[in-house]
Amino acid sequence: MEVETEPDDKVLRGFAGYGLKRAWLAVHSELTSALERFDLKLITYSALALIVANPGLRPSQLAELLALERSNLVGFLDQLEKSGLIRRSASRVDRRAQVLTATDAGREVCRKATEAIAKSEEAMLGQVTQAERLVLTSALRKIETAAAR
Amino acid sequence: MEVETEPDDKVLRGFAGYGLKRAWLAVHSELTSALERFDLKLITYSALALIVANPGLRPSQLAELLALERSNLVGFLDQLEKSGLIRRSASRVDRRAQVLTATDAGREVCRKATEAIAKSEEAMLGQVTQAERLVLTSALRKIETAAAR
DNA sequence: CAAAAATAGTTATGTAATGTAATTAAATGC
DNA sequence: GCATTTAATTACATTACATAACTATTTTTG
Repeated sequence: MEVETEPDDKVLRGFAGYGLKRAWLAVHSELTSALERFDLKLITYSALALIVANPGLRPSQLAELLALERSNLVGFLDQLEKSGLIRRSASRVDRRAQVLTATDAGREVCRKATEAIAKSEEAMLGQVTQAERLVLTSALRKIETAAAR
Repeated sequence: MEVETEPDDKVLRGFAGYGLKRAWLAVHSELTSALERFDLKLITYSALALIVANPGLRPSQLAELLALERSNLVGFLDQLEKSGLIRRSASRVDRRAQVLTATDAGREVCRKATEAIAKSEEAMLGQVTQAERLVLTSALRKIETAAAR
């Protein structure tokens, strides 16, 4: 028993999870490259974008939005703060809490990085029609909801 | 400046990559649970399924199919072999190469695990119509191809 | 055909994302 | 007031994944 015909992964292609993983892996790698020149990772970009869009956000809210543990967020906020893109200040209504705001530099970097991401996405979605994109987005959302049950 | 209205991730939802990551994370967690009772991880299940479907596969071919480095495959094959689900034998046409085959137990576990996965997938895709699933699959494929360029 | 290059499997090592548990300080709920 | 909860943090473990290097072969090529 040796190599027969060309081996293939047809058996797995029937599963949405398999296609999902492979697509995500490729997209992750592509977007990571796109963000390299801004010294951002996908996760730090996401955090920055949410802080820019929601000024005054608290770390726990951000963790909730990004579906990650608060403890994992700490390091990423450290990076963004060290880079001068965001500020952590003390909340005046809850002395346990912090308040996150983007700096001018942060907003500027966010704008440019968003542009770069949009460009990359356009390249990756080039063969996907507008109608298909809508189906894709809504299907992903449904799957996320159902899987998280 | 404090918490205004409800914070949201609308700015990121516009990106396919964001939805992709969130869906994949949720699906990964769900499928991992589904495979727990078989003592399989997603990656070892995938490898097993491909070996069952392609008897005589070589590790390098498997790595190629699964889009992972050969070096990373070694440990996973160790696990499958130690569990008695696959066998590594010497190739008779290339003394550097190995030949992978599933054992009877391996095929049986694969069958049951595939059933479990299919059930989980059905639950996660419940709200997604058949037509939408086709669009989803083909869109993911296109994205994967374009992103990997 | 002999030397050089490529390939198969492996080992070692590093990085990054993610999860869990425990800590400290402050707020909230009987 | 005291027990519980919450916010941010630290420390630690796990896992996926990449890279480089090594040994044994096979293939190429000059």
